[in-house]
Amino acid sequence: MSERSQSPISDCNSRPDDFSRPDDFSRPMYAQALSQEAFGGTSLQIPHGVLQHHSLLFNKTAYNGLPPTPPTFFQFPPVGGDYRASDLQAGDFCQPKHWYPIAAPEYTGQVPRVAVTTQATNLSPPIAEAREQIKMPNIKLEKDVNDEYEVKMQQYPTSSSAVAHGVYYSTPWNPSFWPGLPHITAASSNTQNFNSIPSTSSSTSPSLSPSPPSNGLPGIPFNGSASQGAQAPQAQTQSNGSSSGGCSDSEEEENPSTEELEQFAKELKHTRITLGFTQADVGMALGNLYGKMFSQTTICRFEALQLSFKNMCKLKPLLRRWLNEAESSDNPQDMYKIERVFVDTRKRKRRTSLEGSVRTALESYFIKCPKPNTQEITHIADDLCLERDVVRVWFCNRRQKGKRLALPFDEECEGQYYEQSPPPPHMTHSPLPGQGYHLSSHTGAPTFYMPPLQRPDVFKQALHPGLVGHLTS
DNA sequence: ATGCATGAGAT
DNA sequence: TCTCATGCATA
Repeated sequence: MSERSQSPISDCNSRPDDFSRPDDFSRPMYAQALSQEAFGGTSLQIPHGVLQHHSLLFNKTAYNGLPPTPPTFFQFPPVGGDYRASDLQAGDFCQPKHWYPIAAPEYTGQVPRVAVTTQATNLSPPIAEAREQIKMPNIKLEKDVNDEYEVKMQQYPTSSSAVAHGVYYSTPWNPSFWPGLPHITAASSNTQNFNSIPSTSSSTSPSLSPSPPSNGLPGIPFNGSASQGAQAPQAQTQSNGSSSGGCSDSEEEENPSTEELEQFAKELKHTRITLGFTQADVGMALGNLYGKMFSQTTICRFEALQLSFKNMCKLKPLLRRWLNEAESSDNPQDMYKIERVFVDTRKRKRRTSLEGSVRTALESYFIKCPKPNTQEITHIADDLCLERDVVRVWFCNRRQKGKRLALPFDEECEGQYYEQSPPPPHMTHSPLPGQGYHLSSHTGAPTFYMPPLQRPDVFKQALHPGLVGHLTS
């Protein structure tokens, strides 16, 4: 909201939305950190070993459990601080790091933001075979042949070159697969973004063709902007339950429990692996089957329960359908007969690689203030010699990550979680509570949702790699 | 598997 | 300007 003041120092500590703010910890510390030379003008070595993992941020007890932090803890050396001195990127950090939308000299010859999803590599056996048969196109990226941020690719001979804002369905939909599909009836509930999938269409209906835009899926945006914003509004919820074609029902509930999600995620992963599909395959299959493709990242996160509960609920029906299909189909690889080539010509900023000590520094700032305002961000950016936007994005992602990992199932509880929920006993030593999914079976305390991921194996994956050993050893 | 980035929609 | 869903790029 706009409750933030503009004071770079006091503000942060008084913001009600500072979900991770430990009342008795961050305020003084942050104020201190901020007040001292505006984010540090004195020397200090970021105590790598001292900083606990950021996951601790969501653990109030952990906060309190932090040893009295030296006043200089969050200060950063103006020059020569260890993280800079030892950082090869140090110089880089202190230089303006702008990115150039179009063929900027600095980027000439560098990897353009071109996403050609062909899955040509990393193909699982069955898919690989299938693709073998359909002849993969030769796709060339700009970076291979040009210095410009342009994309040149050889399309399928048959392609209609339906490029809609980055999305390109290279081949016509192969309807042969549909007959085998269970009825995609009333899309399961939570397919908010897919409610337009002709739930009533028969599986053989041409309209089902998930082929490119304007092909029977009016509501499905084919523009590659994967951003959900472009997708159909969340007007789903209409049909739930039973409808998910061929699937069992309870699983398609509008609001599957965390247990169900977890179970499903496991099932998905297991089956996927058993059938020899990669996460990327699944993501692509969804596109082929239902008109909305997902990346390996998303599938991965789904399996790892690293998406928001809401998002999990949204994706589950689709994945359920894929799963059912993959399991029942005689030729599951048919699902991959369609190649979707995604070409995004938008320019993407070169990914910043923050050096470890810088991340540590950011973490420390985050502990103090998860939501720095503009001025604070500027201070931090200046202090760390980072672009403001990099810092801003980092905080955005950090908060998002925090929610992913610690938040309960939905927004209703986040405030409670961050600001009021006392951590359960076990949290005092467990930085991350996993994805924070609500486990109906033991949600005695509505303000804190311990995920069903307390098992070491699952729990570990939610932890920062560097902490796993520490916590499990 | 995950860090950084994008963009739509909300605030 | 934030949140959220999502994905490219990379470790």
